[in-house]
Amino acid sequence: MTRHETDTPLPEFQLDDFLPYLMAEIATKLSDELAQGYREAGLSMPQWRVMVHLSHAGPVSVRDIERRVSLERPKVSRAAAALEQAGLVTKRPDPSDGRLIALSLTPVGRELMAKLLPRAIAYQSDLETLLGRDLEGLRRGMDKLLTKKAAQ
Amino acid sequence: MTRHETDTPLPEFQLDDFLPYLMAEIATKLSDELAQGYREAGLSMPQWRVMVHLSHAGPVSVRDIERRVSLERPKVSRAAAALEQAGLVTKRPDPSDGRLIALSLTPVGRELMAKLLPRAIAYQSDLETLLGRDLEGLRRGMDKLLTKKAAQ
DNA sequence: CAAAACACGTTTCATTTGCAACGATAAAGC
DNA sequence: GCTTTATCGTTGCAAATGAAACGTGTTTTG
Repeated sequence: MTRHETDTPLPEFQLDDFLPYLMAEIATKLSDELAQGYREAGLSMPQWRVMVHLSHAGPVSVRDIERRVSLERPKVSRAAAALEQAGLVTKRPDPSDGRLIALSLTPVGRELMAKLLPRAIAYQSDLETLLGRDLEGLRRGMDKLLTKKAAQ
Repeated sequence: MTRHETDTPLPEFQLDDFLPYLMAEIATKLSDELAQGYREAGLSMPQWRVMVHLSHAGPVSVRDIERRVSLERPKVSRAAAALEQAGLVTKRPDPSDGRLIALSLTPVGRELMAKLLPRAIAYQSDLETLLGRDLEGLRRGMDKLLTKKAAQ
């Protein structure tokens, strides 16, 4: 097979060494594995995150959750609606600001999270054990990537 | 505020220390930054990955791409159709196996990748510079996470 | 105090997704 | 050799996603 003049030379590039790609792969894998824990409780990932945030915070607004668990407002809103429907969360208007809605776990919701959170914690432990002494470097690297300001 | 008997105690759990969550955050961030490079060329992420794979491989089938860049078959199929439409890729039936389709870059496609790939490589370099001596640990950790067999 | 600007949560709508069929070809089993 | 089974690529369809618009309430400004 001869080389035509129109064949533009391309630089070497291995996708499986490429950090954005690898990160996406790992994120998907870990997320899927973790989801085994809460999926059987009927929770979607956005719903799971909302529940997690409500687990260690008092009554919170949709906007709060949006900021702290990085879900877009519509996702939080829909997740909250579904969770209320399922009896896991209550939505009340905030007395001091009519625009805000105060989300809280119901007792049933708390019970569910009391079951699910330990699994998540155990999963994290397993990961940390696996990582061993590389955990520290991984965390430092992840920190740098997370906090760096956007490229160019 | 008094504690009711129905208040189930919940374990401490910080989402922003949680590896699956952090990984998802970083993956999204890096992916978005990278996408600035190819988005303006009209490529979606699946299309970008298909183009990358075609850049350093000969004529390849959809199934091949599916396996090597971890995109589900329908995504590859649709991406390939759009890329053919855009004149960046050609689709021919494989002569030796009638089920397979051979995808290749057109000269225009090669030219485009000759422009885009260096940007991606530069982006990777920037990341590695930022990571400094943590790069090694990060890569080792990522390797472990990627290759570990699924949990329980 | 009225009017403009802003913030919150929801909803709408077009697009993207993921799963499951489907038609077509090839390989395996009998 | 013929039927069954498996593989490939595409397509349909229901659900999820993301951006913008909307209604409501609050703050700011003049």
